[in-house]
Amino acid sequence: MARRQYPFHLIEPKWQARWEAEQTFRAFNPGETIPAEHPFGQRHGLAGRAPRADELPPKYYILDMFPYPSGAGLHVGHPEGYTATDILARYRRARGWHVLHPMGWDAFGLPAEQFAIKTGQHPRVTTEQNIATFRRQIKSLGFSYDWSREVDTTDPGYFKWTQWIFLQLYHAWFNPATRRAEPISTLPSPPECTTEAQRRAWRDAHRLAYVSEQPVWWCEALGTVLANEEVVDGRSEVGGFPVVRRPMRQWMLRITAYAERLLQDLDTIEWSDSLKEMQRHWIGRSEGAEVDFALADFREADGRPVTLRVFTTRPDTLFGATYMVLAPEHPLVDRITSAAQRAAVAAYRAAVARKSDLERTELAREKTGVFTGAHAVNPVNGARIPVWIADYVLLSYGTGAIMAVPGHDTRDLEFAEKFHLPVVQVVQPPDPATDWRGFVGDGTSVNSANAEVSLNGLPTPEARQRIIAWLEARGLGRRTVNYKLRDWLFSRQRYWGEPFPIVWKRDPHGNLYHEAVPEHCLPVLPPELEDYKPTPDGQPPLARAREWVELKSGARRETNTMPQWAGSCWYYLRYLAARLPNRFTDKEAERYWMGGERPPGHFRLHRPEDWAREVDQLIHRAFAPGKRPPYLVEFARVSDALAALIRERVGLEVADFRLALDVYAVRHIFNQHGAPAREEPRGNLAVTREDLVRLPELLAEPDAVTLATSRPRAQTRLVIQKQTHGVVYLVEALRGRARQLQVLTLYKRKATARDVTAKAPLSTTSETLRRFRSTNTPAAPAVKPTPGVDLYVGGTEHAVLHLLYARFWHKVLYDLGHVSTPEPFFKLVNQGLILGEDGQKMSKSRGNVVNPDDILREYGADAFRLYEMFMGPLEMVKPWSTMGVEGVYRFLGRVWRLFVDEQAETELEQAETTTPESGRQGLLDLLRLHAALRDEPPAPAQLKALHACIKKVTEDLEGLRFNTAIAALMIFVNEAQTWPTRPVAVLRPFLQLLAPFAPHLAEELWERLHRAFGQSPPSLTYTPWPEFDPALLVEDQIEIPVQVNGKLRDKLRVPADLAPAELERAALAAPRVQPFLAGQTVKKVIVVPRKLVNIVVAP
RNA sequence: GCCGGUGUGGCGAAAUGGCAGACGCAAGGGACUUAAAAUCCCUUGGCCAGGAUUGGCCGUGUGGGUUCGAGUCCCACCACCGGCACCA
Repeated sequence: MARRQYPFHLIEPKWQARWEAEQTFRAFNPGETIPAEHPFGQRHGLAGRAPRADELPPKYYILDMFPYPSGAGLHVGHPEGYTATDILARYRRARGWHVLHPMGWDAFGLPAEQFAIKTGQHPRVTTEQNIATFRRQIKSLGFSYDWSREVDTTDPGYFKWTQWIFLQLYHAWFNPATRRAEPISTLPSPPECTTEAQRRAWRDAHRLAYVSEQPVWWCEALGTVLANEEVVDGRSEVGGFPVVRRPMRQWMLRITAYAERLLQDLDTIEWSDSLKEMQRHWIGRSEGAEVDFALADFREADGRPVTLRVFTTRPDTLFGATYMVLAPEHPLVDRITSAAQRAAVAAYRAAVARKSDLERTELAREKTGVFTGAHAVNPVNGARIPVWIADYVLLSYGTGAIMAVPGHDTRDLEFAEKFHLPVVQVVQPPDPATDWRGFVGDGTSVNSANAEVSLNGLPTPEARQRIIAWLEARGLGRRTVNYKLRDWLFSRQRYWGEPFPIVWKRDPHGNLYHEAVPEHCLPVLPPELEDYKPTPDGQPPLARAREWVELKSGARRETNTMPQWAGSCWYYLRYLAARLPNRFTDKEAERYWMGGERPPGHFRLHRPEDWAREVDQLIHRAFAPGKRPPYLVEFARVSDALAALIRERVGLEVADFRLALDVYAVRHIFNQHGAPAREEPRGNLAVTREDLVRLPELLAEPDAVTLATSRPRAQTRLVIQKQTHGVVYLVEALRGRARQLQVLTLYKRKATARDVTAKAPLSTTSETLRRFRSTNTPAAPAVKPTPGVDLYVGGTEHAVLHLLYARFWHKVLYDLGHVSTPEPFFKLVNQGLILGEDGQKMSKSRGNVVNPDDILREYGADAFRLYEMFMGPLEMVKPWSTMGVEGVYRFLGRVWRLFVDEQAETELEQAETTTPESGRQGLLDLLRLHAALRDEPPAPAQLKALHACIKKVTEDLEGLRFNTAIAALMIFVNEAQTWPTRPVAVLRPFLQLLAPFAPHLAEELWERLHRAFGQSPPSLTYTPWPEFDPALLVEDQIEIPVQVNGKLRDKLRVPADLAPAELERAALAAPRVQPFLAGQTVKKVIVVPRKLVNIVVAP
C-alpha cells in the first residue's frame, strides 16, 4: 500500500459529523421556520424566519433515482450518478439556489422475499439490514442529502399513500371528451344499465384501476404473473425464468388512456433524444384505418353478414388484399372454421398455445398457419379471399386480425410465398427499376379502382386519404390510431409488496364485486406469515393469512400485492413532505419545489432558454440593416423581485416598468453576433450577450438602491447600482410616460470619457460597493421555476418502465388536482454504465466487481468521488481503472501540500502510530499551514490562473462536464505549486471551486485557512460562488498560428489588438513562412483576428 | 431489420469550423534517499532526417464532398454499444 497522501481518514468523518450536527443540507419548505443559526437562513437573510414561497430563493430540485437496497451493498455504479447530482447540488447552493436533494429506498422487491422463503427471516428484517448498509455506504461518501426527508417505500407511513394513490386511480375514469381523469361519479351510465349491479359493472369497467380476466405472463419459477415490460425474450427479466401465457383475474391500470398525452408531452421536457425515442417506441403510435370485411356465407341472427374488422396502416393497398389472417386465439375462429379444416385448425391452435413465447421468438422466423376454410369479401372489389390463422398475427394488437397485402408487406409476402397465395401489385415504386414485389415504401397507386373510387395515379399519402374517405362514406371503415402500449398489469402474487386497499363482496344474487377500503382505514398492512410461499392451490402468499383475508363482515381482502414499480412512481412527491401524516404530500411545498403554476397576475421572467433566444431576436430587430438604431432598447419587464425591493427600500412603484438597455452596450453584443458592424466595439470591456440574458436576474440583487437628486432640474431619480465582473450597471428610472428603467453601463477599468455613456456620476468605489453588498440582503433572482424536478439522474435501465409509469401516475394526480405540473421530471440525464477494469460489465462471475468500501478505505471518499467524475462524460459507458483513482488521489495530495506544512504532516503521521484510534481525531490540530501562504495581494499571473479556473469550472458545471472541470482544477494546482508565495485571496476561491467535487478536503482546508489568518470560517456550503472577471483573462500578447494552404508553418507573438492588416503583414514576413512562399503566388490571405492567419498560395 | 448513440495515442479522454491529443493513467529517464516507498523534474501519436537546437511527412473508423481551412458540416459505407423487434 502506498503512503497516505493526506489524512482523509480523519478529515472525512469529522466533516460528515459536522454536517449532520449542523443540518447543513436541510431544505426548508415554505412556511417552515429556519433556525436562526442555520447558514442557509443567514446567507439569504431568512434566519429565524418562516418565509413564504415567494420569499425563498429559487428552488432547485435535484433528484437521484433511489436505489433498491440489495444484499450485495452499493456498487460503483450507484455513486456515479449520486456524485454528479451532489456536485451540482453543492454548486447550486453556492450560487444562491434553494436546493432540495433527497435520498430514500425503493425497498419492496423479490430478493428479500425469496430470502424469506428460504430462511423464514421476515423480509422486513432483511430489508432493514440492507437499508442500514446502503445508508452507511452512501453517508460515507459525503453526499449533501437532506436526510430529514429520507423515505422508505416499505414503511407503512409511506405505502399508506401508495395505496391512497391507487384509490385515486380506482375512483377515477378517463373522460375521452376532456382527455383527462375525472372522478368516477361523473361517469354517465347508459340507459340500458337499469339495475344497480349493471351500473356497478359499467363503472368498474371504466375505472383507471380495473379488474380483467385475461391472458397474462405467468412465471412458474417466481410463482407470480409479470407485466409485459418484465418479460424479456420469453423469460422473466428478473432471474431469466421461462414464462407462459395463462388467463387470470388481474388488476390493471388504464395507462393506454394516457398514450397520446404521454407521447405529446415528451416535447415539453428535456430528456435525451434516445430516451424520448425509447418511450415513443414503447407507446408505438400508428395512424391508419379499421376496415370491416364481410365474411362470405356467415350471417348474424338479424341477417346482416358477420364482419371481420382489421387494422391497417396502409388502407391505400386495400385493392391488393388477397387473403386475411386472424390471430390463432381470435374469438371468431371457432365460428368460421369449416368442418374440413376443423382438425387442422385445432391442432395448430394447440401447438401455438403450447409454444412459450421464448420459442415463438427464438425459433426460425419461418411462417406457419392454416386455412380456416372460410372466405371474406374484399369491400373494395368484392373479391372472395381466404381467411387463415397464423401466429404472426397477434391478438393483442389492433383488432387481432389483418388483411394481407403480400404485394407490399414483407411478412405477408413471405407467408403468401410459402402457402402459394396470390400476390398482386397495387403500388408502383417511384424508381421504375425497383421490384414492386415486397415494396413497402410510398409510391403511386395502381390497379386500385372500382366503379365508385379510383386511387390509380395517386401518391401513397393521397391514396390513403381518398380511400379512407370512401370507406367512411360507405360505413365500411374509419380512420383510427393504434398504440402498442398495453394497459399496465398491476397485480403480483407476492408477499413483500403493498397490499391492495380492496375488499371483495357478494351482492344478493351472489355476484362477486370489489370495493375500496375507506381512506381512514389505510394503510392496509400485510399480515404476519410463517411461510411466504404461494398456497399449494396457486393462491398468493397473503391468502395463507385467513384471519387477515376474511373480514367479520363476510368480505374478503384482495390477496394480490402491487408491483415494485408502485412505490417508485411517486417518491419524489413524498420527499417534499416526507413526514406529513395526513396527506401524501404538502400542497404548498409541492407547488414551490415542483415549480407549478402560481396564481394568475404573478409576473415571471421567461425560462432562461427561451429568454436567451428572445434577447437575440430583440437585438437583431433593433439593429436591422438600414435602420437607425434607437438609443434605448427595451428588453424585459422589471422582475417582481426587483420591484418589491425598490418598493421596500425607497417606496417607489416600478412593477410595470420595462428595462431598457443603452444602445452602446448593446452594439457590442450585436457585433459579436456577426451582424454588419457599424462601429468597432469600444474597448474590450463590455457587456456580453450572456450578461444581457442574466441582467434581470442580476439587477434583482443590486449593490445599492438610492434616490438621488440631480441639480439642474432638481428632479428626483431612482438609481440602482450593480457591479459584476468589471461592468458597473447604473439603472435610472425614467418617470412619466416612458415608465422605463434605463440601464446604462460604466466600465470599471480603462474607463475613459467615451466609454461612460451617461453623464450620471458614479463616484462609488469598489470598496463602498462591497460594503454595500454585505449590508444589503440580496433578493432572490427572479427566474421562472422549472416545472417539475429540475434534474433527475439515473440509469438507462429505467428508460421505459419506471419513467413511463411515474409520468402516468403524475398525470392522473395532475388531472385530479393533487399536483401542479403535468410532468414530473423536467430534465433527465442517464449516467453511463461503469464496466469492469477488463472492459466487461461488472459481474460476480467475472470476478471484476469493484467494492466501493475498498476504494474508500484506501483512497477516501473525495478521491472516489473525483475519480468517478474524472473518468469521462457522465452519460458515456466507461471502464473502471483503479490506477485512475490513484491519479486523482495524488492530485488531492498535491492540493493538500499546497496548503499544509510537510514537516507538520510528518509529525502527525508519527503521532498517529503512538495514539490510540479513539484519540486520533484531535491529531489534526498538529497541522500547520504552508509557509508560502500569505495574506498579500496576488500577482496578475496568479489572479489570471484563478479566474481562468473559475470560468472553466463554472461553465463546465453548468454543462455537466465534470471531467473537464476537474482537469481545470488540476491545471490550476499544477501551476500554483510553482509559485513562491500563495496568496490567500487566490487559494480561498480555489477551495470554493474544489468544494463540490471534494467537499471534505475543501472544508478542512477552508477552515484552517481562515483560522490561520485569524478569521472565523464562514459556511463553505453557503458562501457565494466566485465570479470570474473577464478583464483579468485578457491577454496583451497572443500567439497567432500562421498557416500556408492550411498547414501550420509558424507562430507569431503579437499584441492582442493588432489590426488585421498588420497581422497579415507580419504573417507574410514570418521567417518560417518564407520558404513556402518562394516561387509561389499569394492568392489570398485569410486573417481571423485574434485567432489565425492562413496564406493561400499557388505556383 | 428498425431507432438512438459512439468510433481520436499503449489506456481513460480534450478540442464555439481555426495550433489535434488539454487533463489523467501507463511507460521511459533523472533528482532526493544507505535503499525502497512517497515526492519533484524531464520525455512520450507514428514515420523519416540530423551531432544538436530542430526540420519534414503522415495522422481523429473507411470513401467521397463543401471550405482558405474539417475530429467538427454534408453524402455514402463499415464496426461497436444500447433499445425495439412478426405491432399489420
